[in-house]
Amino acid sequence: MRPARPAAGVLHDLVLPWYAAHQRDLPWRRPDRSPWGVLVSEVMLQQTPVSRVLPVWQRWMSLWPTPSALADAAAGEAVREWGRLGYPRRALRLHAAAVAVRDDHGGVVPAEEAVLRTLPGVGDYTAAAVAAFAFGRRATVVDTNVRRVHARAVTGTALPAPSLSRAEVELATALLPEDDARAAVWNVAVMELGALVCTARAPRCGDCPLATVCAWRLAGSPAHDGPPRRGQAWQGTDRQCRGRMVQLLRDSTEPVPGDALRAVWPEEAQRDRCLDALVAEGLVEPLDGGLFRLPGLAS
DNA sequence: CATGCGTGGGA
DNA sequence: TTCCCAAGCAT
Repeated sequence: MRPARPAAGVLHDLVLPWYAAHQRDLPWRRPDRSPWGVLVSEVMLQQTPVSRVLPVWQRWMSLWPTPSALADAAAGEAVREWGRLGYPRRALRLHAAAVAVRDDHGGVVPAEEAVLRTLPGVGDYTAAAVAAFAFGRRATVVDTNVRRVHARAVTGTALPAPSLSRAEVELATALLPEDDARAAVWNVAVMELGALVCTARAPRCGDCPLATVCAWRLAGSPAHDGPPRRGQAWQGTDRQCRGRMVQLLRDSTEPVPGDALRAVWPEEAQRDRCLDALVAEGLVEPLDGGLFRLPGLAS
């Protein structure tokens, strides 16, 4: 027979003290950080590890301490300063979000989840995270870490399903403490537990505050039974081709001739398709004379 | 709802 | 070395 699910109060009493003792000192968690800093960190952290975000976030905060500061810069500067974080369209959307905050919200990052959700690059997760972490709101924050902790500790499975289900959101909402401030800490605490202890590959159950109540452990830590997770292909993909082109533009202070841009990829049809797509998405700007550059940069 | 979208470090 | 994957979003 399956072990009972641990009650919410039990989880709170175990996880909150653990977080108080083990939380990382991250700059976007410090008292002096702004809602803008939190928003920037959340977008940078989408699919990107903390260690790589840290230096870029610091640089962005010094260059553009407010949404209006970024909005007044060229979009291409945002892409350039994004460096090698990956998925550079996030930089473009963050710039667009800054413009929206400046033009539609008086330069102030909105606190309402529904309003945050209207900003480019801000989805359900990021809107909830900013509302909770920057403004102390009681929001249901469900990221991959939270999903994994809930899957193991509460549901008793090794890993969550590939896509977020309605049931998972309802579970996360049910586990949220009633009190606003406590709820905000709970959200970040569960994420931190997933990031540091309840990790995807080799969970450190020996260090886990939930080890004694974890449904997955009590069931004998059964292996993942669903379909094997498909890794993303890389060699020969459009993503690899696009990555090379954007890198070339990022590393050049001058506009780049189309011939030089096309030289980064041998296959003609794919190379042209990728360049066209980059231009269509606004990540690359075509100039007269067959030159290209990052969008909006003075040259 | 499944896919495409970058990158680099650790197991 | 190869594989996996890290605080998702938009279409």
